[in-house]
Amino acid sequence: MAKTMTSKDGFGHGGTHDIFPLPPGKTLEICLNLHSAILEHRLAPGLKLSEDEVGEIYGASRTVVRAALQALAHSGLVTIEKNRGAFVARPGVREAQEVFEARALIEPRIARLAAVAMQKSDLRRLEKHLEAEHSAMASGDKGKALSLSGAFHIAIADIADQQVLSQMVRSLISRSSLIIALYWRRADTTCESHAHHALLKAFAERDGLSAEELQKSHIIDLHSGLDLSEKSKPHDSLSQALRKV
Amino acid sequence: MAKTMTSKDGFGHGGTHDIFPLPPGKTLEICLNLHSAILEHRLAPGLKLSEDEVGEIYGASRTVVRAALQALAHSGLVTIEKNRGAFVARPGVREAQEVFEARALIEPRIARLAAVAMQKSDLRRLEKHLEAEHSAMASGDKGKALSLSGAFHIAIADIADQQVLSQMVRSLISRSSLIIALYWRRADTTCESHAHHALLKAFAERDGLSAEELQKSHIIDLHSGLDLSEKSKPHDSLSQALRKV
DNA sequence: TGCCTATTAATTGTATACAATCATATTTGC
DNA sequence: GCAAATATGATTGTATACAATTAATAGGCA
Repeated sequence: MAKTMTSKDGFGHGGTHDIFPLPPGKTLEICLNLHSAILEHRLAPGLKLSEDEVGEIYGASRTVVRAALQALAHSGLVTIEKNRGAFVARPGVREAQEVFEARALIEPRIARLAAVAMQKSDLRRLEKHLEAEHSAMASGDKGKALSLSGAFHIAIADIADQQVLSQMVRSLISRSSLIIALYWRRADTTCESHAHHALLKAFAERDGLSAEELQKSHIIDLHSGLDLSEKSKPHDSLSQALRKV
Repeated sequence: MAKTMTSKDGFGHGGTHDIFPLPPGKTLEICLNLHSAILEHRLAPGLKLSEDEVGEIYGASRTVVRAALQALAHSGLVTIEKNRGAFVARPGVREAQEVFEARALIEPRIARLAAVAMQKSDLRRLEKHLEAEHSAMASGDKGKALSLSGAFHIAIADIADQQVLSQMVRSLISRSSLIIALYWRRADTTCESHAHHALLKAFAERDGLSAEELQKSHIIDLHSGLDLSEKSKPHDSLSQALRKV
């Protein structure tokens, strides 16, 4: 995987899975690993990410860890405070609202474009995504299910073949995964699957307008599923949560 | 300036001028300097940014230069190729179109929000921006004028007080400044001023819908002012263009 | 002469070492 | 006994040194 195509037309980010403007190999590995860990809620918001500690866990030097943390900071998943270090981002209620408003603005458009560009192989991929989502939820792994739910939205953005917007959506999804992990109040996450299924149907019929509308409703629904009043959340250990794969 | 408020609600980027999730002081300086240099077209797209060279110019170590270049890479202004180094980004025609489509999607919304949140002091600031634009164009400094024109759009985003969207707009403006510098075909840049003046009037009247519509037209107009067929552009020297202040 | 190969130079990737800053704990004065 | 000031420890910021990869040059062979 990870075909490091050097972008046929000047883009810095072309592939399917490179969330970051890829720094070299080992840095990217740490980035992706921390990325997953944060999105799957194995790393609690506000947790300190010591350079030495992370470096020791991955067997890497502080240099590369620093690069990874800075990249994550750019994606909004990590906050770096001068002379104090890096922490898992702890989005406030304001940021939460803004993120979902941005999603409500951007993603419907992307859904429409995706419906137009949709190929059979793309539909297959989306179906597989949904399956994975289901099985994750069936096995009770809520963090994984959440992460996969985000991956569904990202897959749509990739199909739309709009790399600039896609990049933005990626960042928004990452942040909103964190937000959902923090502020989600509903017990059922089944609505997700329903919405995604409806979306898939619209895609199969190449119905761009329906897809756009469905996506908008879906995101508004997600937004309304948040409880934006409290803030603090418990901490967690580090090396325990980061256990490789 | 540069009030390093540590974000009252978990944001990583709060202030008016911090384009980057600010790495420490000296890195930021290099970032901003290179940023300006690229936007004002003093550094040609495709130009190699050697770590040693840049470091020597700014009297900094490769470590901090690397951080700066990676930050710029994340903003889309610099491309980093593994084991080959960093180059000034050279956006292709495809990216150019996508960037302006994204702007046409996001900025009108922001204009509307800005119109609602607009204060007298904000209007003042926008007027000052316009003045600066005019004087720059009068003195024939096209690069500076272009940069200031972008700053106008960013100022609007700041007034709208939507930090997430604002961040996106910042990135888009940066990239589109680069794009305009590459693909602009019209001789006159006066239409910019006209559009900005009209926008200002709508803001003064708190007319959100007009502002939204004007902004949309403005961006579409800018897009139509691009010539998207050729690609290559001349190179430039380095230390000559980077001369501090 | 033209093309392929091997050596060399330069630049980036990575690790380590030192300096500066911040947090904590201890001590001293009231 | 409590508060303020100081000293100590840990962690980040920065610079430098070494290893690895790439690009270029020179040489040899058909």
